[in-house]
Amino acid sequence: MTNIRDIARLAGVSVATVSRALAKPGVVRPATIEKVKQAIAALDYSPNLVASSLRRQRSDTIIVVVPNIHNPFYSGVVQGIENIAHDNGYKILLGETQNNQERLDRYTAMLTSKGADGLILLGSRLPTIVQESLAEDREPPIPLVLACERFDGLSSPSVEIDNIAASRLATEHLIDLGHKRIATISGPKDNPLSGDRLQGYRDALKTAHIRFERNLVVEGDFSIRSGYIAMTRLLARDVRPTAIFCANDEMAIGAQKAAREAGLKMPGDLAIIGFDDIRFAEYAEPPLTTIAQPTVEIGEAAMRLMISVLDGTAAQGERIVLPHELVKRASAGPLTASVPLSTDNG
Amino acid sequence: MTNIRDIARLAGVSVATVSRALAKPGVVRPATIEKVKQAIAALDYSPNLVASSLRRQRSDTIIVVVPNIHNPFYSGVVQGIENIAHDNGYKILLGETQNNQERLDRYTAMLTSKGADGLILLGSRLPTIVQESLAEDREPPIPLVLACERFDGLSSPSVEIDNIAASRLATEHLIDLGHKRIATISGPKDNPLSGDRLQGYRDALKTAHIRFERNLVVEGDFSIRSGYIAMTRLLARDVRPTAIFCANDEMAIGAQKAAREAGLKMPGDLAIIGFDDIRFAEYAEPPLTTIAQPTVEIGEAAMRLMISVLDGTAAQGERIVLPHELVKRASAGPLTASVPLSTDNG
DNA sequence: TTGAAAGCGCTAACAG
DNA sequence: CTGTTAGCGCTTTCAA
Repeated sequence: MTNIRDIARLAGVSVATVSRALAKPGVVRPATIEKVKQAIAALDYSPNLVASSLRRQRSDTIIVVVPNIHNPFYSGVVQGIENIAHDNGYKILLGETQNNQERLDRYTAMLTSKGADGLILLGSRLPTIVQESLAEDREPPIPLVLACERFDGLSSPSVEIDNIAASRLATEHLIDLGHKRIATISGPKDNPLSGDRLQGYRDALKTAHIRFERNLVVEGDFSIRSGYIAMTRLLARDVRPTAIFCANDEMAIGAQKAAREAGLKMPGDLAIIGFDDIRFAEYAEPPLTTIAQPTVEIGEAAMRLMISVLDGTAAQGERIVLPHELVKRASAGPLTASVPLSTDNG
Repeated sequence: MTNIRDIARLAGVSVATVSRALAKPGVVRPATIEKVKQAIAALDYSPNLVASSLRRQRSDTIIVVVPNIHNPFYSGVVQGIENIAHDNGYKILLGETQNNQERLDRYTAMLTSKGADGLILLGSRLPTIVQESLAEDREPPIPLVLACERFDGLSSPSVEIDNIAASRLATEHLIDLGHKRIATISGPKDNPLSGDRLQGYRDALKTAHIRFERNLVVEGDFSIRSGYIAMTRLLARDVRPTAIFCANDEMAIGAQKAAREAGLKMPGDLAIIGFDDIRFAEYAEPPLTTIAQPTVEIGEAAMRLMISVLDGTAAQGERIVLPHELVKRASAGPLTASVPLSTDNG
C-alpha cells in the first residue's frame, strides 16, 4: 500500500502539503501541486478514504434503502438520487431489505458505525432505532429522509406525491367512464401508503354517491401474484365488478392475467387501472392505464433534502409534494359488457 | 460520540478488553464480558467501523455492481449473494451503473480507497482499472468475481450458466415444434453474452440443417422497447418468421406486444421464447416460454467464490457453471398459422 | 504557502 | 485472562 507519506517523500514535501494539494488546491502553490501530482502518478497512489473518513468524521456516503431492487418503480428514484449525489460529491450505496426488518437494521447500522452519513428510505419499514426514538418522542438519531413513503407520527423530511388525490383521480376516471361497480385491490393494510390509496378510492366513490362495499376491497401485497389471486377472488363474487383500481401496477398486471383467463375482454368487460407507471405497464395486455409519479424528480428532491439535512439547513419536517399524472392507455374504457355480470343467474 | 475508551472507563477495564469482549468473546472471562455489555448498554455505544476498518485493513464489505437495478433478473442473484455474505459476516453494498463506465469506475474506486474488500460484477462492462491491468497482462489489482457475465481474455473467477447450450436448447425446442423459419432478437453485439446466445441459436439451426439467414437476426439492447421495435421490423419482412428466440424476457415481452398489435395469434401464428424467466414472464400474454437460470444459486456461488478469493484459497480462473432449465408455457407452440406468412403475395 | 505534530477510534502485538 | 502501547492513513490546528 502506497500512502500519503510515500508521496510526500517522493515529491519532497510534507504530508500536510500532499493532503492540501488534493483537498484544497487553491491554497497550495501550483508548482507544488505539480510535483505532488507527478509523485502520485509515479506511485499509482490513491488516497485511503477510510482513514479520511475516520479523521473527518464523515464519509460523504448516503445509504439508500429500497424494499425490492427489482421493483421497476424505484429505479427512477434511485437514478434521481444518484444525479444529485454525484453533483455534490456524495457517493450513494444501495441496500435491499426484502421488507425484512433485520436487513433494514443492518444497513442502518452503517450509519451508527459511521460508514455513512445519512439514510434515504424508499417505502419500507422504519429502522428499529428510529422507531425507538419515535416511541420516546425524540428526534431520530440519524439523518433521515423519506421518499415515497410516510410514517404516522414521524416528522422527518420527506418527498412524495399526494397519494390520496392521485387515487381519487384514478377512481374518478373509472367513474367518468360510466362504471358504478368499482373494486379495488389494495396494498397491505398496515402500510400507510395503502391506507392513502384506499382513502382516495373511498373519497371518489363518496363524491359520486356510490356506496362503498367492503367486499369490493381485496388486499394484496403489491406483488404480481397477489394481484392475480385478488382478481380471482373478485371474479368469484356473485356480482363481479366492472372496474378495478389497483394500488400498484404489478398487482394490476396480475389482475389482468386472471381476467384474461376468465375470458373477460378488457376494457369492454372490465376496466383496470394501476399505479406507478412502471416500464411494463405500456406493454401489458391491454396497455395499462395508470398513475405516473415523477420518479426521477422524487429522487432528486430527496437527495437535495438530505444535503440540506446534513448542512443543518433543512426545515423541521419539511415535506415536498410532487405532482402526479393520469396516463390513459387501453386498459380502462367505458363499460360495454359482453359477458354477464352475475355469476349465478347468468 | 461515545467511544471504546468511555466503555473501558465505565466498565473498569482496558480498551483492549472491550475490543476483545466484542470481537473474540471466547478469550475473555464471562464476568468481564458482562460488565462490558452493561457499560455498552448504559452509554448506548456502537463501535466505529471506520476506525476498525482502518486498523484491520479490511472492511468486510463487498460491492455488487449491476447494470440496472430494475432488471428483474438480478434480484435473485443479489438475494443469493446477500444470503452467503450475511452468514459469513460480510456486508454487501449495491451499485447501479446504467451501463455507464464512469459510474462503474466510481464504485470500483471504493475498492482502491479501501472502502470495500471485493467486487462482484453482474453483467456489465469491466472497470477501467481492470481493463488496463488486462491490457498489460497483469492480474486485476482488486478481488473480482464475475457473475452471469464473461469477458474474453479475463480469467477472474466466475459463475454462470452455459449460455450457448441454453440458447441451443431454446432454439431446438422451437425446431421440435415444427418451426423452420426461426428468427432471433439478439442482445447488443459487443456483449459476449449476446454472442453466446446467438451462437447457441446458430448451432441449433445448423444441427437441424436449417439455413442461417442474416436478416432473421435483429439486434436489440435487452430493453422491452428494443424488443418491440425489433419485432416490428421482423414483421415487415417479405416472409415473416413463425418463431422467435429472444435473448432475454424483456425483449420477448416487447415482441409479444408488437405481434399482438399485428393481429398475430400466439402461439398459433407465432411462437416466442425468452430467456431469464423474470417474474413478469408468467404473466405475459401469452405466458412466456423461457430459459430459467438458477439466480439465487448463481449469487450464492459468486459470494462463496469471493470469500475464497479473499482467503486466497480460490483456484486461478475458477469457473462455475450452473444448470439452466427450459420452462414451457403457452407462448411457444406448434405452427398452426391462421395468417399468411408472406406480406406481399398473401 | 508550508511543515510538525496531534489524534480520529480501534486492534494486535507483547508482556505480564 | 488482561493491560500497555504503537500505529492504521489521513486532516487540521498551530506555528513559522
